[in-house]
Amino acid sequence: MRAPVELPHPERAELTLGAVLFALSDPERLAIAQQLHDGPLDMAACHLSDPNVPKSTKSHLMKVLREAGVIRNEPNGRGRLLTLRREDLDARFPGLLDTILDAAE
Amino acid sequence: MRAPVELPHPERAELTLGAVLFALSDPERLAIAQQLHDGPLDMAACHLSDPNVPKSTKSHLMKVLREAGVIRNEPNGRGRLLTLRREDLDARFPGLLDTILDAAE
DNA sequence: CTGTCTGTTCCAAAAATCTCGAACAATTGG
DNA sequence: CCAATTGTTCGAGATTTTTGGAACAGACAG
Repeated sequence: MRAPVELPHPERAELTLGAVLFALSDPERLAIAQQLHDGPLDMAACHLSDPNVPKSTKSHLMKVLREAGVIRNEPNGRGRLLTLRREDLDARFPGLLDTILDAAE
Repeated sequence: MRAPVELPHPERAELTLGAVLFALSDPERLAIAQQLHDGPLDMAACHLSDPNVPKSTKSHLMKVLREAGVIRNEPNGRGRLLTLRREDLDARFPGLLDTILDAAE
């Protein structure tokens, strides 16, 4: 009973600015958010700058983003589908996501 | 030769998004930025949520903001004048500061 | 010059975060 | 059912960040 298929996600109202800023303050995590900007992605298709970081590390990066409410991480076949929580973020912190992603180019 | 009057500040071109987001991801530091939004403030006039944190801790919070390029910290009489680096931040990361401060209300 | 006030630096301890191997769970294919 | 694939969780060690006391330095008043 260790790897639940459904992972916990904070609700829109629970999102905090601090957690979002912290999650995106890491270059690797910011790059993940950038990749998801164009649409959902399978985790396997979401690449890190360093291709040989262990999967446990990659999973942890996703966990920080998920717990901050930046991304949604849902089961998808034998893998996982990652989605940017654009609508929730826009509703809670208007313009923030776009501004950050723009600043990151 | 321990407490130089002039502290080092990163130049505009050296500002990084990650450092700025990290600096502002802390509630206490974000609150400091908010106070400076209305104009420069003497350090003594810049209050923390907890009024009895040691001055060394307060100084460290300022250091993180200064090294990220969020604030300028200049000698002013026997104290220090804190200024939000609004123009530099706007030039480097258009809209970012306003969006974050708005999101923080 | 002396004492006071303000705030930085140094240092070490505490706390949080990151990293990654190993074990585990769920899905899919044969 | 069995094996391969994908990705999460756990645990321990490494690294970073935070915290606060003590020492220090500049500015100012008397």
